[in-house]
Amino acid sequence: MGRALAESGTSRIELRRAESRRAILDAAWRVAAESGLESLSLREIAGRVGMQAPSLYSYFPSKAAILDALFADGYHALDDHLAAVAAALPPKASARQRLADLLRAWIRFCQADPARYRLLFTSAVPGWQPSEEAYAASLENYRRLGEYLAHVGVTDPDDLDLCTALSAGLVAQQMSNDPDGDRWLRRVDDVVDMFLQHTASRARRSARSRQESR
Amino acid sequence: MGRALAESGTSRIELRRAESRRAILDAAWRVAAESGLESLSLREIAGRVGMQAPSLYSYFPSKAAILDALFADGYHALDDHLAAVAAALPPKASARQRLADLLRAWIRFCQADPARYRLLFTSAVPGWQPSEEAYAASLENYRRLGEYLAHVGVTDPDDLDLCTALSAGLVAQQMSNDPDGDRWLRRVDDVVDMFLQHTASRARRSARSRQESR
DNA sequence: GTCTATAGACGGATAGAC
DNA sequence: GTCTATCCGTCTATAGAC
Repeated sequence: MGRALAESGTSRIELRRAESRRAILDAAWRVAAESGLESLSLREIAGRVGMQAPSLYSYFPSKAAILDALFADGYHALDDHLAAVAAALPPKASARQRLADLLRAWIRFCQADPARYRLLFTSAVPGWQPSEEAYAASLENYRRLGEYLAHVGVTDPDDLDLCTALSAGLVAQQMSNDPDGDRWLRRVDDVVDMFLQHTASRARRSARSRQESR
Repeated sequence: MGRALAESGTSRIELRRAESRRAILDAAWRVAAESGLESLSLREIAGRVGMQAPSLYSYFPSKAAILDALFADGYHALDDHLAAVAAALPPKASARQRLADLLRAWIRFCQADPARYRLLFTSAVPGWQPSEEAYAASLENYRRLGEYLAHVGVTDPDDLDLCTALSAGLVAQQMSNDPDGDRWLRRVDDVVDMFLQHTASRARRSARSRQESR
C-alpha cells in the first residue's frame, strides 16, 4: 500500500489518474481487511473514496482488474518486506538464521493482513483467478526463493518443492488455527533445522553416489 | 458418500426421509465436484434429485445445514479411507512406512475430490463456517492423528503441531499447483524421514536434560 | 469523470395452493 | 411433501444525462 503504480506516465493528468487508482486500491485493501474478502464489492470500495460504484470503471475496466492490481500489489509488498528483513540480517548470519528469519517474516506478513493472505495464497475469490500479468509477480517471488536457497547451498529442485511445502504448511496452520498467535511461528526453528539437516544429508548421499559411479 | 445418516430412526417413514437426505447430499457432492463449490446452489442440487429448490427445505432447514452435513460426511469418509489404509498395512510395518502411507492416503483423498478438499480444509465457502456439531467430526479426526503419533512414539504436542503443518503444506502445494500429479506426493518419504529424525533427536535432547536436572 | 437509473443475473428463503 | 410464484437481497456492469 502506498506503493506508486508502475505503469503511470509522467504528465500531470496521468499522475492524477495514478493517484486515484492508488487511492482506490488502498480503499479496497481497507474494505477487504475490515469486511472480509468476500464482501469486497465495488459499491463499498467506491464508498471509501467518496464515489459511486460506476465511477470506478473510469479507472479499472472491471472488478477482476482491481483484484489483479491488488494481487500484484500484495506480492510487491511481500518482496519489499522480505528484502528489508534480508537486509537487516547480520552479514555473517548462518543459513539457519537467514532461513528462519525470512520464514518468520513471511508468516508475520500473512498475519498482518489475513485478507491479503487469502487473496495471494489461497484461491479464495469465487470466479476469479489472477491474470497472467498479475501472476508474474507470484512467479518472480518464487524465483527469488529459489535464488535464496541456492545462495545458502540448496540447489536441488526437489528441495525447493520441499521448502515451499514446509513454508505453506506453517503459514496455513498459523492462519487457520491461531491467526493472532505464534503456535506455528514457534516451530520455525524446528522446521529450518529439519530442512537443512535433510538437504545436507541428501547432498552427502548424492556426492557419494557420484563418487561411486566413477 | 453412500454412508447412512447416523441420526435416522428405524420407522419406515424415517427411513425414507434418511434416504432422501442421503440422495440430496450425494447430489450436492456431484454438483460441487462438477461445477465447483462456489456454484453449489439449492436450485442445482434440487435439479439433480428431480425436485424444485424449495422442496429441499423439507429435508434441511437451510443451505448452511446442507453444508454442515456435507462437512461431517466428508470427514467420515476421510476416517473410513484412512482406517482402511491403516488396516491394510503389514502388521510389522515401521513407523516410517506407516506414517508415509497414511500421509499419501490423505493426499490422494484430497486429490480424489478437490471440491471436498476445499470444503473440509480451506474455508472456501463465503459466509459459512461449520457448526459446532459438524466441527466435532474435524476434532475427532485430529484426535485420531494424535493417537496415531503416540502409537509410533511421538507424544510431544509441539511435534503434533509440526506434523499437522507438514501434512497441510504437502496437501496444499499438491492441490494448488499440481492437483492431478504427484509432485509433492513424491516428497512424502523425505518429509516423514525428516520428521521422525527430528522427533528422535528431540526425544534424546529432552531425555538428556531430564537426566541433567536430577 | 461523475452521476442517477437500471439492466440482468443469481442467490436463499417464504407463502400458500394442491 | 412438492409444487408455483414470488420476495428480497446481492452483485457487476452499462446507458445516458450533466
